[in-house]
Amino acid sequence: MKILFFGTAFISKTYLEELYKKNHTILVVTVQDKPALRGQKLRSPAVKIYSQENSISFIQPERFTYDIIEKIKYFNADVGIVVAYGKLIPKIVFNLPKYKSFNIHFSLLPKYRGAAPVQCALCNGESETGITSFYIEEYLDTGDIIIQEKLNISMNDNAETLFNKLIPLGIDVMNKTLKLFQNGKCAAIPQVGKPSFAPSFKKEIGLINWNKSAVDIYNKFRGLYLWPGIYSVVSHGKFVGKRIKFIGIEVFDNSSVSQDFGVLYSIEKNKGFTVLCAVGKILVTKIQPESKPIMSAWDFIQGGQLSIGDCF
RNA sequence: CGCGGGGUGGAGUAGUCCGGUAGCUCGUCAGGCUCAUAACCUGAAGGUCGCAGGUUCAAAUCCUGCCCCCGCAA
Repeated sequence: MKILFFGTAFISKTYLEELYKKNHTILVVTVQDKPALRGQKLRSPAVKIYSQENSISFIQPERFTYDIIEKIKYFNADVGIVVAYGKLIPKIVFNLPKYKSFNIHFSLLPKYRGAAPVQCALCNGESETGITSFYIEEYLDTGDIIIQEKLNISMNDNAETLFNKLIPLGIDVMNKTLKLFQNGKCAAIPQVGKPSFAPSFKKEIGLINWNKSAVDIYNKFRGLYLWPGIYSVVSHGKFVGKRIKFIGIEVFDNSSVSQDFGVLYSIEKNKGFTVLCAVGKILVTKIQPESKPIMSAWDFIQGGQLSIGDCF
């Protein structure tokens, strides 16, 4: 088939790879290079890099101008596929392909519409999520559902492991959806139920609120595992004013209630340290102090920068 | 040339301002104690203080250049 592929993020690359290997004819649409990292160097979307490496034609429109639309028309696609494109696509564009366009979304729509469905599902402690393929509509993630498949979330899943489970499921759903189009019978049903939203977030979302339960904090940790991670700032103690990222944490106790949340409660030999939450305690096993590389919490404790009674 | 922090035995840190024996908490190894131990006691090994110059009687420390790591901001 001739496929118009919209994608940007690292995840999109896997999907593009799948389509490329299945010998579809592809025109990739991705976003422009952005300045990033220290030194303001331009960074290309992963999808663009893959396209270049495999000589797949691609365009990086800033906006869908007349010229761009003509170019897409000329490609004469059968269907459009959107995976983590990162921008809303104008109606005139997503309706260009013969069979219109569909999106692979990483949640059980209408739950978690938006940019960060996997992260939000984890942060909220959901026990299941899934993949939905649906027709692109004018508004964000509102279109009629083509295929929806469920997946259980385990307490040990974090954003990374859950993505690793969802990505292949999503590829499966994409292939099934394509097959429906190829067979010419693609029924879709409207979304039912109360929608919820998963907006993209800023780095500050990672600031830990200790006035929560250990389980809530652990869920946040799981959800923000890949980006931006969770952190806290030392408010009392030798390391005062410095930021610490928490790279590895566990629920240490989920029942005790405390008013002194945020206080470093105990040091667990060879493991790390525990911090009081409003309900329960978390065990911190791996951290990254400001200006320092990632290290085990126990190693850092040896340096004497943190001790019992310090608070965040 | 966006702002800032940092490189000290295997790990984490102190010391740097104000040059003068490289300290601390662990780990490792040996011995001891113990029914036993990741606990405790005793002892030991292990460092070109990121690299290269410079100043000095003397540099981890002061000056110059370079390499590498990281946080923030985008």
